[in-house]
Amino acid sequence: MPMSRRDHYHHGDLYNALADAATALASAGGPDAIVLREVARRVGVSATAAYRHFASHTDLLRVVKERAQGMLVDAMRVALSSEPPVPDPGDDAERRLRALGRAYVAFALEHRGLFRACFCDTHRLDDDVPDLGEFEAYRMVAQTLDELVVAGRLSPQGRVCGEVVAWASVHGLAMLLLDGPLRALPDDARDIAVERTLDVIIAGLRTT
Amino acid sequence: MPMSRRDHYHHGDLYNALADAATALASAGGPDAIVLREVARRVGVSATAAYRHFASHTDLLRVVKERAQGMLVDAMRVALSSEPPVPDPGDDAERRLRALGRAYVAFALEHRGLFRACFCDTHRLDDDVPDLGEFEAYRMVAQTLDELVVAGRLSPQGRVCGEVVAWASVHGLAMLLLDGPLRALPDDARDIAVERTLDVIIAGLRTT
DNA sequence: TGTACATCAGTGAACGCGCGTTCACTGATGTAC
DNA sequence: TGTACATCAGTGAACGCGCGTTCACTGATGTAC
Repeated sequence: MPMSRRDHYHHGDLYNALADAATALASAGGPDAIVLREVARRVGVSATAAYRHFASHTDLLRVVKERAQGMLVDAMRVALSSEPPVPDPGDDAERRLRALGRAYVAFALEHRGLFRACFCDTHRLDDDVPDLGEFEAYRMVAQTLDELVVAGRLSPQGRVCGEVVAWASVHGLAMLLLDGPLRALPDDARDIAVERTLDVIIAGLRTT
Repeated sequence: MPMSRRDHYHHGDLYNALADAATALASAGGPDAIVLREVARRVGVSATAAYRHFASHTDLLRVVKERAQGMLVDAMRVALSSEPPVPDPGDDAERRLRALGRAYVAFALEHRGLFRACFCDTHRLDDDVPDLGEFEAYRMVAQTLDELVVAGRLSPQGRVCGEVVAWASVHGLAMLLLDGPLRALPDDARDIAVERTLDVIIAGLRTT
């Protein structure tokens, strides 16, 4: 239903209304579905109004990307605490590493558009060097690996590049399942592939 | 230089000329850079002429995708035979598995646009279910894993989903390095990450 | 060997499309006195 | 408390852009007789 004129003149929180609408579009159709004019249309505002709050289309995209990354991290956090902890610190760290990996792939499959948005290209200027520290997902994995070392489950040399290896595995799995050649894999095979990947990574890190 | 009219009337091999130009565009700018009108322009032919040889833009894209996949496979094949074989069959299978993984990531980094084209979306019709058998890269990995089993390096249960796990790892690594958050990783750290990934995967498959 | 003619591979103009962005503007809001 | 006025947050028309695709066409080619 169209809003009355009164309702959207001095909207109050147009910034968030636009960001929400853009996020909804991305959720449904991926980052390419974020069309500035359509976002404005959905909020019931002229396209021009968006320029009061976002410098450009790319700027809006960046905001959605950050939100999407936040949601991925939230999903991972929830996964961490949705299973009961295990007494042994080593077992628990391992349990959490697996939970993180599972949550990552699950998020990708359940929120395809948002997952793609997490990794969409927003660096129009090449000075936009990614800061890994801002990738909270990365930090969560790193921390869990550190705990595995502390618990004696992982040797310091086994720890080397652990974040990258672990991340790459689940990320690749997600990509192949999402859009790639594995997209037709039946659900059960998919689950097996995820568990198997986690098994292999953990065992591999431990024995090298 | 513009061709004379004579040269391109009844061109002779316009199909391949267009496919070549489209591949060049993809090579430089990824699959999104394949613009039908630009392809025709480059060949010196009207845009309409392309419709004699390709049903649509998507059709052209599909052809480029297949070519790109072929080039990836070629690069992997070259990698297989560019190192001397090792006497022990187990050692040799392992050596080849590593060569495949390295070549995969190297191709992604050296031919960014073509690598992206390998995985671009061409299934306008949803009946386009990917046939893994057609992914020659997948078959090559599968075969090498089989040889590891034959050589006694890998137990049958360790073999389960091996292709998927191995593929996902190098694919994810390639994606993260290419466009993703690891794109700023220095060259040497990159090489270490690749070797470490291969180490972990092989050790992990072997011990599970 | 010459010729009539079907077929084939091109042409160029035009279509509709929807985008991101800019412009000059106007009506609402908040603040200083 | 009332009022003048600067500022702020919107509007709507317009711009240029380049795309994929369709249309009716024409000139070159090859073939049957």
